[in-house]
Amino acid sequence: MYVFKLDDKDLSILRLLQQDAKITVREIAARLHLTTTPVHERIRRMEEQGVIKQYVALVDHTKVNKGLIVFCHVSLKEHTKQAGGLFLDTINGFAQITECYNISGSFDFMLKIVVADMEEYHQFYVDQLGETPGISHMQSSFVMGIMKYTMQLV
Amino acid sequence: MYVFKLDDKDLSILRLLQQDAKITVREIAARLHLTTTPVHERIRRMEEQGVIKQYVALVDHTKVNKGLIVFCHVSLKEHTKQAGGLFLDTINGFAQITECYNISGSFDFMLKIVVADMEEYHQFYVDQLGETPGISHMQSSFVMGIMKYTMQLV
DNA sequence: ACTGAAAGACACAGACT
DNA sequence: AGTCTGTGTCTTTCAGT
Repeated sequence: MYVFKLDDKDLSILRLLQQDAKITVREIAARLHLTTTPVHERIRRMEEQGVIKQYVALVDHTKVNKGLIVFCHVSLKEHTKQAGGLFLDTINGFAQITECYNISGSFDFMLKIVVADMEEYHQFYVDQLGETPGISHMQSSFVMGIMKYTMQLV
Repeated sequence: MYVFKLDDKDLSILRLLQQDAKITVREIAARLHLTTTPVHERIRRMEEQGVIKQYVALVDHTKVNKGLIVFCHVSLKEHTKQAGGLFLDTINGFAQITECYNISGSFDFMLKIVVADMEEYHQFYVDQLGETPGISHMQSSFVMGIMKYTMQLV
C-alpha cells in the first residue's frame, strides 16, 4: 500500500470534481488562482493513482423505471471461501443488485437492489435471489425515501 | 409526474455515460452509428428532464483517509413530522453521513457513514450522532468489504 | 511547481434534408 | 429525427521561469 500525499489544492480539485465532473480545467484553475497546466497535471496524477476511480453520470432511478430500492440483508449457511465465492459470483451476475457489502453483525452481506416495482422485486426475490445457493436467511428493507445522497467524501 | 419516453438510443447513451461521463459525444455517436447532433440533443434533453441528475467523479475512499464505512440503523422516539424534520436537518449537517434512507422494518432510517477509522467513528457516534435529538436506538454494521459497487441502473 | 502560448480536439449552433 | 459544416472553447502539450 502506497501513501498518497494530497495537499490542499488536490483536495480542492477533488471537491469540485465530486460535485461536477464536467467542470472545465480552466474553471478549476480560475477558482484556485492557477493556470490550467498544474490543475491538469494534478488531476492526471490522481486518476493514475486511483484516487479518482471513475467519472460517472448519475441517473434518476425514478425516471428510468427503477422506482423501488431495497436493502436486503443476507446470511450464508457456510462461511467457507468457496461458499462465499459462489455467492458473490451469482450476485455479480444480477444487474438489479448494484451494491454488495460484506458487513459485521448478525448478517453477512447487505445488498442494494434496484427494480421497477414490488412485483419485479417479488419475482427477483423468488426466482433469482432465493435460488442462489448457500443462503441461510434474508431480510428486506424497502426504501420509502432518500433523505440524503451524496458522492462527496472529502 | 411526467412520463419520460426513453428509446433504445437514449438508453444506450445512458449506459455509456453511467460507465464514463468523460466519453465524448463523438465517441457515443460513432458507437451508435450517428452523428454528434442527435446525440448532443438527446443528452441535453435527458439533462433537462432530470433523467441525468449529475456528473460526478468517484473517489476511492481508502485513498483519501476515509477507510471505514459504517451502515447505521436508527429508530426515532416519535414519528411526527417535526421530530423527523429535526433529525434530518441534523443529519444533513454531518459531512460524514453521505446517505440517509427512510426504510421499512424495525428501524426508521439507515445511514451510510464514511470516516477515517474506528476512532473517528467512535468520536462521531458519541459526540455527534448520539447527541442528535429524538433518537431512540441505533445499530451499527461495519463494512468489511465492498464486493460490488456500480452506478449502472440501466 | 508554476506561467504563457499554441496545436489539435471537442462541444455546440445553424442551415439544410 | 437526422446529416453536414463552421465557430468558439476546451484540453493537452511544450518551452521557459
